[in-house]
Amino acid sequence: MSKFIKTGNCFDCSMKVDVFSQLTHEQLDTVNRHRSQVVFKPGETIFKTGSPLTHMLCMTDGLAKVYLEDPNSEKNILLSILKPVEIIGGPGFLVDDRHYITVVALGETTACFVRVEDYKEVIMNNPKFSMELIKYRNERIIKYFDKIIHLTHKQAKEKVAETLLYLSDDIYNSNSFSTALTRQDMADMSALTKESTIRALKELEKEGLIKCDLHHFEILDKAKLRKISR
Amino acid sequence: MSKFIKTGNCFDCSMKVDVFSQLTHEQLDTVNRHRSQVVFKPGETIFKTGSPLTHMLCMTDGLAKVYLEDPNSEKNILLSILKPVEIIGGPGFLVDDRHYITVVALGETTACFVRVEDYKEVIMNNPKFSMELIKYRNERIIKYFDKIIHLTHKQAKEKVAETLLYLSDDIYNSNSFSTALTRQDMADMSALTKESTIRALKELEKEGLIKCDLHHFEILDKAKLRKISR
DNA sequence: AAAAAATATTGACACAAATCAAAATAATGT
DNA sequence: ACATTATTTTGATTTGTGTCAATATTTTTT
Repeated sequence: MSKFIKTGNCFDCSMKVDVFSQLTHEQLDTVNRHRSQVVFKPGETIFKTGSPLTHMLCMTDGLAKVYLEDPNSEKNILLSILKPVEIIGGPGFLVDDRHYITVVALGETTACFVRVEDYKEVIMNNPKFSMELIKYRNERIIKYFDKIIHLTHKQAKEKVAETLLYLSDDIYNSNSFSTALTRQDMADMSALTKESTIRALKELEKEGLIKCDLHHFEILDKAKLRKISR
Repeated sequence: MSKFIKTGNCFDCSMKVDVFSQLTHEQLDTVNRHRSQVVFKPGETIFKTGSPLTHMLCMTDGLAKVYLEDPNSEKNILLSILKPVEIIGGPGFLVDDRHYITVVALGETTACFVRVEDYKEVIMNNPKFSMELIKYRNERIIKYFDKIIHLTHKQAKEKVAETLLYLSDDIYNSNSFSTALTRQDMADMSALTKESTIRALKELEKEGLIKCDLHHFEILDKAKLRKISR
């Protein structure tokens, strides 16, 4: 019987990620063959930009921050938050087998590592899986396009509004959420300084669109917030 | 015998794009089955954001501009220049079959359209092709990452330097090149206004790193230019 | 519980780039 | 060749955001 059934929480057929629904039991076995599960503490680095990409990762619990590192400055961009169940490999896969993102655990985070070779083997043997992977990749690209537009042509308040909507809609799925993200993290998500981020938050609060303290956020008028972020 | 051999310039095995080197003659026939070749005049729109994605495109001659359109403002981003031989589908493929980019011919541009269904058929039947596609997609993502970093955290002169290097290294393959791109185009590539772009160009010229008139550019000190763009 | 370190907040200021407006130049059409 | 239109360039001004510095608050450590 498949290992995945025993553990139940890694690369099994119930994953929300459509990608894996295409796999046969044998193929799941392949993927799970050299699998290792690791628990990361908050703040620990899971992947580091530049390091060799030997494994794909499948997050099963917790949250993780995905950073884009600028090698020539300290200004990083927080590209996205990963939540279970999500696979991360990064674009270095099949290119030069290096990481182009830095992934850091936000809370306590559990993840499984799958060998790149095993991953490749499945791609070679399952065209539907490849198809899903291409789809998955394309969905990401669409989000990056969105990100490029927002980060370049919007101003502070709009960018912070966008960040709040992302957290509310995509990550915490609630208009009221607590987060371990710092102000600096939120600044890195909006490509702003922490000072500008704080000022934008205050403005939004003054206008009655949100309510927030250090780690708790509440979106009071999502329609207006959406209009601002556009 | 394969149609592609007769025409010789579309989806044949000699394409620089590694992707197609994986195809058998039969598969090339599949791709070429309903192929149509079109010549676009300068300024004509090849793909428009939002329109249905029914065909993949393979550029065989000319140059084309790829825009990211912001639906809520007139500020577009010129994401990249396409040159032969390059396939474009866009990230809507396998997602919602809509275009997420607008492609406009820069000079007279020749391109072949291939039906999405035929493209899919080949993916399903040729895992090596899928693999190359994923690789190709990942290479793009890496470039987008680079773009995000540059457009968000660099200042005008650095961004314009980056744009010049892109044109010199990736598009015209020469330190001295003529281009049909306008100042507004170059501004859209750097996420700046045309005025700021012009001022940055003047600065670079005054510093002796480049020489330029309306449509001709000459890079005099590429090392320094690279240092500025970082 | 107190001390130390990290993070958040506020204010004053500087500066890069956008905006606006006007003039110069180039491209296009008749 | 001329008129018209579009594009480029320059200058003056405004504005948003970064920077810097000081203070307040929270979190961590001992």
